[in-house]
Amino acid sequence: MLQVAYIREHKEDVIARLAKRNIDASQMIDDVLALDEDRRALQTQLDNTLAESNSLSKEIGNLFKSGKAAEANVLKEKTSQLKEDSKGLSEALNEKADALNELLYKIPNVPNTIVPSGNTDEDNEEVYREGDIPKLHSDALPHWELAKKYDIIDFELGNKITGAGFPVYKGKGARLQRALIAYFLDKNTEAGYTEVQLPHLVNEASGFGTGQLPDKEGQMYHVTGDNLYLIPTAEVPATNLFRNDLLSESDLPKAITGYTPCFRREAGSYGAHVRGLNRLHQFDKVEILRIEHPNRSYDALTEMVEHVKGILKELKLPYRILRLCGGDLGFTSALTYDFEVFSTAQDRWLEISSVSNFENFQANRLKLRFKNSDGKTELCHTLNGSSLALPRVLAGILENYQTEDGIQIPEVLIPYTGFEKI
RNA sequence: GGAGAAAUGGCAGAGUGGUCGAAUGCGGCAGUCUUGAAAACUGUUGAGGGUCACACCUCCGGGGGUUCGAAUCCCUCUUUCUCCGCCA
Repeated sequence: MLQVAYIREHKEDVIARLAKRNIDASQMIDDVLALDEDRRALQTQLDNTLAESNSLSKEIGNLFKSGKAAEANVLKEKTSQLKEDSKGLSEALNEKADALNELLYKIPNVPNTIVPSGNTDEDNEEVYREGDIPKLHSDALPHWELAKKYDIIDFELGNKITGAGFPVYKGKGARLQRALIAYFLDKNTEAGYTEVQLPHLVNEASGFGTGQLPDKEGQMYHVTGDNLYLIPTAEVPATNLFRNDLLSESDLPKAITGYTPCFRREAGSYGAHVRGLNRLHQFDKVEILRIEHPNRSYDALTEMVEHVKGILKELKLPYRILRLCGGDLGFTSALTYDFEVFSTAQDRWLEISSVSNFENFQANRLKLRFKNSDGKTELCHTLNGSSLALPRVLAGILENYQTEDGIQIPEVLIPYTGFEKI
């Protein structure tokens, strides 16, 4: 969430930049500032009341010690009024503070100045393109047909044991999936990311920390018996690793990578867009995450983008990079680059990675801070990205690497798969 | 799952109703000494709110309660440890 102090000092700029998301935030911002003013006024009143009551208590203690019980009892009566006052004040204060927080939770991050304005994915700005789109033979198939033909992914079996959106990978399909995970993790650790294995269920506090709660509750699977949530992305447990941390400047940057399955309830649309691997309730993803000094976070974003580019280049998949427009930008992000692989057989682009700088938006809610060189406490910047999301990479490989007599395995993956062709 | 014990500052660890935001040690930072370093010595060193700055307020695992007053007493939740049971 945004910092109130920042809103106070940059009110017009905040409103102007939020307009890129096609929202008029002026009313919300005014409300925030009004609530904050009320909150501070109540805080001052409460503090004064408590201060008075504290000093009376001290006096009472001293009177009792010197045997002046009668005088002490007189003072005691005085404190009861103060007690009632402070009770009322603190209730009023909590109410204001809750209202303020609730409102702040609803305001998305302020987009970076280079974010293009716009409404839909049509308005995203293509900033880079690389790789040749292969010319496939005339009866080339989409990946869901290939999956059936070579018996490597079984969607029906998944329906039987769980439901739609939970595929079963089989034989060389399962092995290819495992190869990709290992390959991605190796690339990430080579680039300096520390590998972690994370829990796949998180508690409520973690859901709040990264902003899935309270608003996007319906997007996660909820284990009601224990009040835990299945993670929608490794971002949730990985970022919460640092919740409530106060780092020293020399601890920065932190760079971690982890593989997890991801669970998402969202229903999605229909037809080809959700066909096969395009949209699933459970899928695998390798994530990269950084905690950075505010001065360095945009350099870090560039490094992350370059890193993902390197992987796609090695896999020899045709891809493009989009700078997301305000309307398409995630709630917590200040700047996001999406990577899309071209699926030749489907004749469309498939999103396979999303790399974002959240600046201090997540860190504020997480209370993730560091001591700067002046000894002052400052919020860190957080960034994360997929490196990479498995299903669509798999779809892209199956479709783009198909030949009349089987599916070729990209060269860099052969050491991981142990076979060259499906 | 059952029985018991515990949770205090970056770490270790004292503190059982007012003099406690909290002894002491380690660590960190600054200084003295030194060609430099180490050692030794001196000083300093939690977070949040609030203020122009002070004052002041809150925080001793989380939440609630008793009391004029709570790190300290009570309730509750969570976590950790020990023992028993079960188990990949």
